[in-house]
Amino acid sequence: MNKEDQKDSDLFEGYSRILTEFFERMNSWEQSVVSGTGVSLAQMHLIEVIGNRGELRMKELAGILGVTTGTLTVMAHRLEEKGYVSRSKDEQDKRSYFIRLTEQGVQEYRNHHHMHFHLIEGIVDALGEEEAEIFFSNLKKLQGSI
Amino acid sequence: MNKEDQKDSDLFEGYSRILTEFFERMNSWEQSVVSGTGVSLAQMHLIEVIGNRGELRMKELAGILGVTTGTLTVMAHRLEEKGYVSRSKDEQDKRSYFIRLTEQGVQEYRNHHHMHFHLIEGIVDALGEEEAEIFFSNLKKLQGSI
DNA sequence: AAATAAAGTTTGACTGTCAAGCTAATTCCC
DNA sequence: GGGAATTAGCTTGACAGTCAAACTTTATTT
Repeated sequence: MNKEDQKDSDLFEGYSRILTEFFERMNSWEQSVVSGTGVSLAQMHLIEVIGNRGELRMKELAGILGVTTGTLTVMAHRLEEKGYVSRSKDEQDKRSYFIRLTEQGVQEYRNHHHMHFHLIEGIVDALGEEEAEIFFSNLKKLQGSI
Repeated sequence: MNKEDQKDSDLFEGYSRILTEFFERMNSWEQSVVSGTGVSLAQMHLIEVIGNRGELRMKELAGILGVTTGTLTVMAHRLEEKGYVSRSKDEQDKRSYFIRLTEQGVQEYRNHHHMHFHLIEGIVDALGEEEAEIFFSNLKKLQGSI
C-alpha cells in the first residue's frame, strides 16, 4: 500500500465511522419517536408509506416495504384490528385488495410526520440554511450510488 | 401561515423526503449486504460493535446495542453456537462475562467492514473529494442534534 | 376449455424483543 | 463481620416480524 492509498484508507475509515454513527442515531431517534405511540416501528413504516402514497394494493405495498405478501397479510390484519388501516376488494381484479388508512391511521401519520418536520428543523438549525441546502442536495445526489 | 413559513414548509417537506429515502436506502443496502452471510442484521451489528471496540462485558454490549441483557443473553448464545463469539468469566467480578470475537467472527467482521469501505468509496466517487469532505463534516456536526 | 400465472392467505419455524422473576456475586452500611 | 441492597447475567413466557412453502381463488394465455 503506497502513501496515497494509506491516506485514503485512514480518511475513509473516519468517514465510515461517521456514517455508521449517523445511521445508528437515526435508528434510535426513530425508535424513540415511535415508542410513545401504540404502534411498532415496522407498523409505523407501513402507515407512513400509505400516508405518502395513498391507497395501495397489497402486492404493491409489500414490494415497497420489502417484505413478502405473507408477512404483509399478518401485519395488515394486526393494524386492521387496532383500527389504523382498512381494506377492500378491488372490483376490477377480485384477487386483489386495496389497503388505506382509517381516520385514526391518518392521525397517527400526521403526528409522525410532524416529528420528522421537527427533526429537519433541528438539522437546518444546526447547519445553517445555506449549508443545509448543500447537505440535502448531496444527500439526494447519493441516492444513485447506494 | 405567512409566506416565509410556507416557503420553509415546502422546503422542509422536500428535505424530509430526501432524508427518509436516504435512510431507507441505507437500510436495504445493509440488509442486502448481510444477506449473503450466515448471520442476520442484528447479529452483524453485534459482531461489528465487538470488532470495533474489542472484548466487552455483556452489560456494556447490551447498553451499546440498546437491548436488555436478557435479549443479549440469547443472541450471544446463538452466535456462540455458530462459532462467531466466545465468552469467558471475569475473574475480578465473577458475576460478569467478557464476550469477544473468535477467528471466524473476526473474519466476518473484516468482510463486512470491507463492504462499508466500498460504500464510502462509492460516496466519495459520487460527490468528489472536496464535496465529500464537506458532506461528512456536516454529517458529523449533526451528531449533536439527532 | 385447459393450463398457467398471479394475488393473497395460512401455517410452521425461527429470530428479536421485553418484562418479570430468578441466582449468584458484590458492595454498602451499621 | 454480617445483613441489606444492588448488580450482572440467566430464564421464561409472550408477542411481533420474518420467510418459505403449500394452498385458494381469480385472471390470463394458448
